[in-house]
Amino acid sequence: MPVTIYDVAREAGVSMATVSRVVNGNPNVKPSTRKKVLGAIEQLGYRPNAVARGLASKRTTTIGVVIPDIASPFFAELARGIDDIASMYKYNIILCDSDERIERELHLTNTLLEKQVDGIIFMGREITENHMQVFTTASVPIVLAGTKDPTGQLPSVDISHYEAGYDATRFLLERGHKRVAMVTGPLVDPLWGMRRFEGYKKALDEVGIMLKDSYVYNGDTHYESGIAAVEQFLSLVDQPTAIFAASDEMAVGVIHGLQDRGLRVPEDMEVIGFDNIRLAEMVRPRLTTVVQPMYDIGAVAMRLLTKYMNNEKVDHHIVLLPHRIEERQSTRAEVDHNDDIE
Amino acid sequence: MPVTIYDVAREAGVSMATVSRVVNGNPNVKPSTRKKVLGAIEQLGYRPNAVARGLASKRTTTIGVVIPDIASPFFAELARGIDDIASMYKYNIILCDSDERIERELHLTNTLLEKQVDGIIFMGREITENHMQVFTTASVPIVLAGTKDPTGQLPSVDISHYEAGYDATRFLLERGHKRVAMVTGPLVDPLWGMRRFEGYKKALDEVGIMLKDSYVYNGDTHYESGIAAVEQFLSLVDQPTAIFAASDEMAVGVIHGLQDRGLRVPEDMEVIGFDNIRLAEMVRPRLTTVVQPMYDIGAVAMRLLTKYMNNEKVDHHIVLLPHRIEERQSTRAEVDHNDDIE
DNA sequence: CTGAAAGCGCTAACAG
DNA sequence: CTGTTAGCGCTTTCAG
Repeated sequence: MPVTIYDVAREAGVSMATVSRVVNGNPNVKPSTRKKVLGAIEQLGYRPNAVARGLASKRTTTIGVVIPDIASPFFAELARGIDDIASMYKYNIILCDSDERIERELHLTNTLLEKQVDGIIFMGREITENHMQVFTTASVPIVLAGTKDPTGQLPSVDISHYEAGYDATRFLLERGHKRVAMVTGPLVDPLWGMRRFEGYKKALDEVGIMLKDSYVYNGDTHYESGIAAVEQFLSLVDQPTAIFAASDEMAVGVIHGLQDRGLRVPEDMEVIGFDNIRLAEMVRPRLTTVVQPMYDIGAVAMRLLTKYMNNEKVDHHIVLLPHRIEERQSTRAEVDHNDDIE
Repeated sequence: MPVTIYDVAREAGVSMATVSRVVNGNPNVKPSTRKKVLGAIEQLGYRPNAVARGLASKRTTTIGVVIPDIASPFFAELARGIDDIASMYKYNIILCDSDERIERELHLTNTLLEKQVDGIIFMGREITENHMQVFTTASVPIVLAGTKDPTGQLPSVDISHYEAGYDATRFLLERGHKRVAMVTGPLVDPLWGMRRFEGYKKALDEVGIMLKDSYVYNGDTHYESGIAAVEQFLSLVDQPTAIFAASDEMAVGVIHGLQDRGLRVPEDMEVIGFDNIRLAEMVRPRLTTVVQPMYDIGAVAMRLLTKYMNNEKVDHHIVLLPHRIEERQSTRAEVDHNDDIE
């Protein structure tokens, strides 16, 4: 039989209310009795029951996290950001893999709510009406991380996929390329797929280049897609001279696909990726890529959640973190056109 | 105010006990009243409070997982195995990053115990006396995954690091190499570091090759270590002709370090890694490596934990999963010496 | 500064 | 098949 607060009270010769006070660091306890209680706790090996506390206080100091796949480097890094900030604020995390299946996402969210989590961080590709419906029945705050809801009602932390897609394409265009191909993510995915692709189109459009369907390969974000994309691009008469892949894994697949066919990167083909997972530095040539602050997205989302949980005022419920391009060796060093003469 | 079981009871015109029964799928309820209750639940939008249930039933259907770093591909894969089996058995997971800091590991374990988890899966590099002490105060089962305690008392699921280290070295030796170097993990780590290294020594010893200190580089499991190791090995007069790295990341670092110096793999140097994380296939040449069944270690550990939680009989509390070598292109295809003539 | 007492929402005997 | 009745272990007024 585990020792309870009542046992400690008896041992220390005080009431359970007093024990509760010292356990919770309430200052209204005379030092001498505090010491007595602490002694009893130590002696009995008392360990507070957080479930009972949760029931009585209606706070569990636990938050729920719904994640597509913890084995994905991208999401794992996000999760790390969440966990670090959570532990800083003394929260624990219930982690649930959704496999990106909507009905599972909804089910998990409900389970989390049943477990009385104090808040939820939700990661997923797409936010549907069904999601909104479940989310609104929640009595605790929910923030989206690495995604955003179409209606803009929910708090969220993400980057601008559109801008990022635009910038990556623009980066290639500014190097003089006229034939820029793209390996997209699944287009059913509104942000990672569609928005990045729209950014690509915008950039092309802006310089008056017509979108060519054969320059677009619809990938699934994984390595093999990159290799497959190369197959398609190299079969064309007017092969592209630069490729923008919507994920680093695909970009590395592209590089290897190219190298397997005897082409050199960046000499024969320039390649830019997206995300900046660690893999980007573990390939030759090292990958130039759009840096997404994955860890920060998680960390900021968690921080935002704490604000909601503490009823603090928040200025912007939708936060877009900055992205940038990290130039490495899969693209050529740009010639500096603006040498000032000294 | 959230709706409680009591509200449902009133709405349905039954007692809360009956509501509890239908919620918990107890068969002893007349279909007609079950329907009534279900209707009330639906109408009121009732959502059972798992915390209250946990307090009353002394089971939380939640388990705790202590992990060194969820952003590590190796542990993330393990975590995935755990989560999949856990969700199959209707358990949720409280995930805690320990950063491999012992005092944090102990603290987290205690927190998990306070939260009344039904069991714990512990991942870490080393199990000390302090660990054992905390573990024994737990009234719920604890199983180790990807590690093993020195005394062999705790249930655990892992591979034989010694055998694996031996096999990898032997693999190289059998290809005729006399100068085989090793990039180890931290030797303070008894399993990943020391045991694999001991396997290496054993294999050398067996064929009468003297261990050379300069052929051993003490890495930290990460990519950069591999590159640094190459520096050391290539500075020697009698350079090694094959390298065994105790992690895939280091092995890929080795490959790139070699390539950066103009050497070819496997022509000039053969390389074998350890783990078989996805990266092993995303490098050129693809990495030959010791396959560790990461997902399975997690899955089996979780399965084992369910047995303990249900008081089922378990035959072996220490399970060693098989490892094997996956030959890819970082080692030469072996000549077949045993061609039978037909 | 400390104690008494009333729940938190649910499960689990125990009756009936 | 269904209702009654105790708690589960702790927090939280409210008195004193």
